[in-house]
Amino acid sequence: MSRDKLQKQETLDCLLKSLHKYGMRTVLFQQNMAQKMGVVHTDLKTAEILNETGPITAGELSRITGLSSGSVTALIDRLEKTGYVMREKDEEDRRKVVITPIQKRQKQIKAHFESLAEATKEACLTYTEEELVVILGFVEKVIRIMDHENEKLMAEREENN
Amino acid sequence: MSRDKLQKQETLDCLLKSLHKYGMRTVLFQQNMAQKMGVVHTDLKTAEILNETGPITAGELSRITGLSSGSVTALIDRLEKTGYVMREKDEEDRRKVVITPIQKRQKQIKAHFESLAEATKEACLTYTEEELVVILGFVEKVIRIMDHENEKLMAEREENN
DNA sequence: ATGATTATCTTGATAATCGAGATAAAACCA
DNA sequence: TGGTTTTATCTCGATTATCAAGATAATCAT
Repeated sequence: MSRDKLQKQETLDCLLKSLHKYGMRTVLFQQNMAQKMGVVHTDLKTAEILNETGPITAGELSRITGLSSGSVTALIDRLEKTGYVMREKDEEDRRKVVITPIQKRQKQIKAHFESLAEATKEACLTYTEEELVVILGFVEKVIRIMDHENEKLMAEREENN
Repeated sequence: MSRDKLQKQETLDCLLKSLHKYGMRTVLFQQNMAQKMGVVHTDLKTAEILNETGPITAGELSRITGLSSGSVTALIDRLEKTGYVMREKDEEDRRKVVITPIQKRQKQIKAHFESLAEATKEACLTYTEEELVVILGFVEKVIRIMDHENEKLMAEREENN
């Protein structure tokens, strides 16, 4: 391999390791944040999912979180009691229960992430717009990869049932 | 604000949102992976922590994971029984218990992340070395930010005890 | 030395999760 | 249409991760 290629290879290895480290910190952060908010890890995770997906059914939530249907029922009970979500019967298919996130609470959650967001924004200021575009493109790429990997894992899980 | 600045601002907002989305997927991935490996979320998280820190005491583990000392005892019991770690008395301070990860198991864990690592590596090939360096620098920067935020959250937690 | 502190473990209680069965709505189909 | 099957959620009893408080044992400080 040429010297340049070797160099690139090394950068790449380093990047993979760093992404892994970043992932671990993200998991810890989420755990810490849930604790600070006085909810279980699962509940914050669910609120975050709903924040991105918008209203979804209990079944979809079960698939995404990997929880049993019984656990999802309990989970929704908790979130409903604490005002994070609303249960609604799906008018199209009345077996289904649609879980709708409640805006007010979503904003409260977002507020908890403000410090992290600010610090990150601050760090971005040192970059040129071109660099930011490269970084953004990369993040979007790894998001798609993650989606694919998660999809695979969810499918595997369903096979074993 | 100038037109260029506006553009940059927009990219930045987009990046922040994407990072948040990436974070959620990371949490889900870790959860899915733990399930696939047949361990609880906490156990995989702990193994990952140990993989990065190397041997640490039960107390440090308690601080990092946010678990009570009792839970950490149970956690280590589980990990020891399944061969992920070893308990050793610290020779310097014999109250302490040092938790040492077991290499063989760590490799098995790493193997589970192989698919993700490969896909990510693949995605990186489209970038020049210069771009990779920029991305790597960014990831390292957000790692430091995460460390700082986590440190803050852990400190807060300790105050309330 | 002795009292205070620190690190981990033990124990009983709580609550999140599971798994299997119940219920009810929708889809299928003869 | 009526009856069977499938699907979506819920219920309930059992399991287990977690907590909180107290026990134990080693270290530190005076």
